[in-house]
Amino acid sequence: MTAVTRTKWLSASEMRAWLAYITTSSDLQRAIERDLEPFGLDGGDYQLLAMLSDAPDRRMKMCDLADTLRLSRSGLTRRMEGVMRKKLVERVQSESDKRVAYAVMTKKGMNLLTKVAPHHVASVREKMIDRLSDGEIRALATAFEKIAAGLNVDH
Amino acid sequence: MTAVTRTKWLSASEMRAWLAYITTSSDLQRAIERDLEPFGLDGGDYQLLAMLSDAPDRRMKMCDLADTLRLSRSGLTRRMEGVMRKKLVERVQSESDKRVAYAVMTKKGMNLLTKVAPHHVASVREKMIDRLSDGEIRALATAFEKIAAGLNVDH
DNA sequence: CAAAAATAGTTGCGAGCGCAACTATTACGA
DNA sequence: TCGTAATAGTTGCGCTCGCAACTATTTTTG
Repeated sequence: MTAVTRTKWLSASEMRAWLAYITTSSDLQRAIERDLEPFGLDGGDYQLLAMLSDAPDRRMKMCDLADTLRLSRSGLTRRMEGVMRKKLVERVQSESDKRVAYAVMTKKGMNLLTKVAPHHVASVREKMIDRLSDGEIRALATAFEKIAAGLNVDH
Repeated sequence: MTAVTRTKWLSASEMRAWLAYITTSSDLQRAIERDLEPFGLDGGDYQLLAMLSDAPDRRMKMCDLADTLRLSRSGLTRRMEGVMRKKLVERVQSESDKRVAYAVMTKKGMNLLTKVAPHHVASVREKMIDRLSDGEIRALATAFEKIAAGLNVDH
């Protein structure tokens, strides 16, 4: 962005896309999170469990987990309190580097995720994916990949 | 969603779209809000001012404002405290219906929005719009309009 | 190798927001 | 018309989360 910003307003088409995106994305997120509530999980818990389930040995360094979840270190500490209280995840101190701790998904956590995931996928389909054409899905993927590339979320 | 959910997983293409969307949208929102901070506004303040600036007489009933901003009543009450402290918005009691209060943008609020809006638009362009082709922008608009139609955000 | 810097994680604090409960006012139904 | 229901808004409370400050460990560097 230049020092003196020469304003180039959004065209009608651009405005339509921006407004549709900005208003709908928050509604969509709420709707999908609401479908998780019956299982005693919120969106943050689910994301955490999903990340761990994909990781080798179902464990991740707190540090890396915070980055992928877009949480601050302290934010992850607090969220871990919640899932640990529910016995879905354990905290394990590293032997090699005594600074680091691992978040490790428990059997109970894995069982819960296995139970919830199909409902979550169904929810994502119902609210979003199944409403879009193949072309729209491809366009969405490339569009957000381009946007992500431009954001260079540091490191 | 049926009672017994028959899981139909996401295809590779669908998963790509979903992941790109879900990870990027949160980064995008943060990036755009960060560009507002130098002006002493956060995303919520900007949205509030933008809605008021579009309304007749730059005023809206608290109630309607809360709905369009996707805030609870109490959430709006608290957010109003902030923008009122900054003298950007005033709270005006209605004469005809003594239950309702209007949020009215002040001259100062209007001046600030006029100053900030070009930077915000530039930010939205830089982070999102200008990175997309015309086709992608059209696809995004129709895609999110379809999604919104399926969410029927009650009221 | 000692001192400085980087890294991992936790804690205190404050901001934002939703829910439930409450007050005040208006609309409605018998 | 009176009583009930609906509507508008605020307040108390709790949750999530980021920032700044802090501790505890490496890692780097002169």
